[in-house]
This record gives sequence, C-alpha cells and structure tokens, in this order.
Amino acid sequence: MNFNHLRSFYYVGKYLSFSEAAKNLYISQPTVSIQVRKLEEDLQTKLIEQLGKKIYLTDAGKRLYNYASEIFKLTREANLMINDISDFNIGQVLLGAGTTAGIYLLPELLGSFKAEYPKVEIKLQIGSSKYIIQRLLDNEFDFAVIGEGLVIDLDLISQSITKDELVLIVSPNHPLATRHAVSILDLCNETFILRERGSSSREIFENAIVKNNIKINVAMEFNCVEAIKKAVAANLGISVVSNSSLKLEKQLNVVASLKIKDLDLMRNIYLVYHKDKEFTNIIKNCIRYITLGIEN
Amino acid sequence: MNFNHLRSFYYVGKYLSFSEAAKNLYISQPTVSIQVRKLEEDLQTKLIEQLGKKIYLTDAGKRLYNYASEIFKLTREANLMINDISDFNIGQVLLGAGTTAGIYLLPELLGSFKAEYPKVEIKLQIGSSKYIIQRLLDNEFDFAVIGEGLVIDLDLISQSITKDELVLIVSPNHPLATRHAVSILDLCNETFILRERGSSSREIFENAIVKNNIKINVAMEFNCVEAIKKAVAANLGISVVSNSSLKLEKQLNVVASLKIKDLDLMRNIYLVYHKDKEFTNIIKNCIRYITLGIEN
DNA sequence: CCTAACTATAGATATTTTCAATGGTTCTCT
DNA sequence: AGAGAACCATTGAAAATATCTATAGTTAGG
Repeated sequence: MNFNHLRSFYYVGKYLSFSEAAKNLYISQPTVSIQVRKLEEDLQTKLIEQLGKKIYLTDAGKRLYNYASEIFKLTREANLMINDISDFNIGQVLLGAGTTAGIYLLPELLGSFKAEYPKVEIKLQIGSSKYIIQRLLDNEFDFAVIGEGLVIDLDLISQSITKDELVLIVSPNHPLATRHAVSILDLCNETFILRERGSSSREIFENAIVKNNIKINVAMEFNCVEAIKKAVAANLGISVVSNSSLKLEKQLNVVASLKIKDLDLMRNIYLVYHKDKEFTNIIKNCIRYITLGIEN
Repeated sequence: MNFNHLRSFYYVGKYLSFSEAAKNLYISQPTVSIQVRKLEEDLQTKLIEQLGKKIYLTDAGKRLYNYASEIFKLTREANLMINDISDFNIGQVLLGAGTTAGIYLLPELLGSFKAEYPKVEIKLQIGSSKYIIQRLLDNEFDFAVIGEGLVIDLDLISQSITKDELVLIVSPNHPLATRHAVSILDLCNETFILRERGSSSREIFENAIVKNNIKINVAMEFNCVEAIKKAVAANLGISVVSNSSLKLEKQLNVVASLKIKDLDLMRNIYLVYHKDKEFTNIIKNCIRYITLGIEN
C-alpha cells in the first residue's frame, strides 16, 4: 500500500471531490486522480464511485477511509512528538554516576536542571565506576559522571569537570581525632573500612598507598559511603572518603576528618561518554548545567 | 513525513541493522541508509545512533518507532480488510424495495443468500416506490426492487425480473365473493381501500381504471398492505393487491380474490439501479440470487 | 442550450528511488 | 597483532514514479 496514494484517496474521501482534495494537498488535480486510481489498481478494489457528478465512497472505500484517518492521525501525532522533543516538552536524560558524584554532587544540580526543563525525564543510575563504565559501553547512558581511578575504555571519552578530595575520617573518640597532622605511617596500625574494589575512591586510595610502599589492614568493605561513615562514627575502624560526603557529619561532629601528610588524595571527577555519541540538545544542556554548576 | 522513509527506519529499528532491514524489505542496503538519513533530515532529528558497530535508537527514534509500529499495523489490518471484502468475509448489500417486493418476494431469497454469505450484512429498506427511487438517486442503495408504475428517472436503469399480478380482494361475505366473473363496471358501486399514490400497485390500478374511463370510490388509503387486507376481511371495502401477498389469507379464507375481466393488472417487478453504478462482486452475487430465485 | 465546474487523459519534465560497485570501519578469530 | 568477514556510507548511473500543463469530455444549473 503506497502512502502517497492513500493520502490522496483520504483527501478525496474527506472532501468528496478530486479538485478540492488537490487544492488541499497543494498538488494538481490530475495527480490526485492518478494516485487514487493507482491505489484502486493496487488493491484491486473500487474505492470511489462517481454517480453523475457526485462522488461517493464505496463500502471498501469507507472502511479504508477509517483506517487512513487513523494512520494520518498517528502521523500528525508523531510529528508533534518530534516537535515536542525539540521544544523540550518531552525528552529524557539517561545518566550514570559513581557513588560520590551520584549522591553528593549531582542531585542538586539535576534539581535545578529539572526546574528549567520540567517536562524532561531524568533517569540517574548510581553504581560503582566499573559498573557505570560497562553500561556506558552498552549505550544505556547518555553520559556519566564518575571519579578518577579506573582504566577507561578506549571507546569512551572522559574529561575532568571538577576535583574532589578524599580525606581520612575517624571517630571523634579515636586517638587520631585530636592530632593536627597524620602521616602515612600512622595508617599502618589502623583498621580500615573501605569501599569495594572497582570504586573510584578505593582505587585512588589504594594506588596512593601502594606508591608509598605501605600496607594497610582492611577489615570491612561496604559498597555504600553512608554505611562506612556510620561504622567509623561507631569507632569500628577508620576510612578514606570524599570530603564532599561529610557536610552533615562535620557539622554534627559525628566523625573527624583529617588530611594525610604527603599523600595526594585529590582526584578528578570525570564526565564520561562514548566516543561516537552525538548529544541531543537536551543532553548538551544537561551537561552544561553539570559542568558549570559543579565548579561552585 | 515520507512513509517509505518511515518504513525503512521502522525496519532498521526492528532489526537494529541496516543490512538486515534491507533484506527484509527486499531492497538494497544503500537504499535503506539513504532513506533513513532523509527521514532524519526531514525531521531534523537523529533517530539512530551507531556506537562502534552496534546500532541503537535514540530517544526520538524509540518514540517514533512506536508510532511507526502502530501505523504499519493499521496498514496491515487495512490490507486484510480489503482481502476480507473480496473473500466475502465482510461486506454489505444496501437494498431498497417496494412494499410488495420487500415483504412478499425478497425476504426468503435474501435468507438463502445470507446463508451462503453469512458474514455479509444485508440492509433492506422498504418504502414506497417513489421514496426508493429518490434514495437510489442519492446512492443510498446499491440497487432496489420495485413494482412497475412510476416514471423512472433517466439516471436509473430498470430491468424486469418477474411479473406480479394484482387481484381484486373482497370479504367472503361480500356479494362479489361468489361471482365467477367480475367486470370493470362492477367496480363502480364499490367502496375501495387502496394504497397511497406513489405506490406501484396504486399507480398500476389507477392507470388501468382511467384507461377504461371508469371512476371508482376510494374511501380509505393505507400505506400498508396488511392493514388493507384486514379492512377488507372486515368488509369495510374492497381492494386490489398483489396476488403474492395473499397466500395465508387464501388458505384461511379470510378474503376472496378475483380477477377482473378485461382489465390487465399484470405488472412488472423491476430491478433498478443507478446507471453509473459499478457492482462489486457481492452485489452481483446478490442480484443473481434475486433474479434467479424470484422466477420460481 | 450554453456556461461553469469537475474529472480524465496525454505528453513532457522533474524528482525520487533504486541498484551495483566500492571504500572505510569495526569486530572477530586465529 | 593481523587477516578476514561483516557492516554501513558513498558514488554515479539507470529506472521508476510523481508531477505538471494543456486539453478533452461530462455533468449540473441557469
């Protein structure tokens, strides 16, 4: 079934006139006549009958007209949908993030982005950097925000959008809590509660430790920063977490945070995306919001 | 929105492969590539993204795919509908009839026609010949069966398919009931109950009367043969009705039917249709059923 | 009966579709 | 790592289709 022919037929059915149909299709009347005839030949069915000068739809014509009507209505709706996307009246941003970025950096930024584009769906999925990278390769995210530390696949492009410092946290009751300075060697005798391998914080910290030929004692691994902070607060061990995750804990003095002398725990936060990805406008806008907003 | 382009896009979305789409569309792969690109240019929206070798639909692509899916489903259904018509699995016969034909001749025939084409709708509308002719000119019937007697419009074609005799009916108690022969002059002193003007029986009878320079006394006009027979049975008057309407009444002896000497009340029953009408197969079959069946 | 309105036809032109051939990537398997 | 297969994009030519103008043929209405 040829849709140009169907459209001509539909207009003839609508106006019950070939010339009126042609006018409204902005084509010539003979074209309409030919197209309708071709449709009839194609279907081997008379669709239109002309009694004297008047035009009527046959039974088959009436039935087909109803189908055509629905088809062209759907077409109009599809066009509106496309316009809605470019007007940001619909759309989506599929976003992956590592734990730190997803929990402590992005929510606020995404909130204000959403305020400007209220009709756009934002789907944020938080996971370990390793997991996020895998999902990026499967094109399940438009882009992602993760911490430095993992080998990034060659098919992915990453660019630093801010820096984030990891700090040592201890219970206020812990001996280190009152120390002005902590050195690398102070860490050797401590019990650590760390994030799992594959998380950016863990990789960064572990790499730094290894570079200094130090061995530490990891008692527990949690895949959740909040759980780690609770455990540290209860003095079950000490940890190294993103400074940006400690706002409330510092205010309420539930943990003490310290810098470790001679250990560079500053890491980059990367915006990562597939090298072949072409961003739509809404994604570009979202990235702009994040990259500009994250610096403050 | 070009539907060829949309179809190519739809198949690419379905198989997530240009070459597979081409195979299933029975066209070459470059054609598919070009069509999809043109659709994207037309909509000014990326629909498909290619990451490495894998193909994905964009957000807009996914949404459009759903519309396309519905559109092509409707198209398939429309094609099936057309096939159903030619297979007589659906269809309709719009039929007009005069009172005699509609009530006494057609029902049985239409019943056996319906038995052979059970899925086909038969819509029979009974009315005065005058009314039926008007509706034929408005193309509200595929064809009609009416009695002779009215001037048929030049735009209509009529062909005789059977003959039908009008006979005089009187109450069994009426003096004429026992008479062997009734002459035209016997009618002068009687009270008649006849159909309304515009009905074939009335026109036929009245023309015959006028031709013989006779005047009769019409006491009542009913637009219903059954009502007339009841009135005649009650001896409220006498009438002239189609012989074919009297089967039961003769069996039960509620009226007596008589021929009038020297008065030709044989009339043709016509099949009538618009001169420009092209009959579909189901209509042709229905006409065949009626023309063949009505002779017995 | 004449005119205006409408659809069909014809012939020419423009556009679109389509293909085969080929080039450039990407992926996979050795 | 490198060869080969699979896949999509590009090109240029040919075929098919769509479209137009001009005009003929009908019909409806004054």
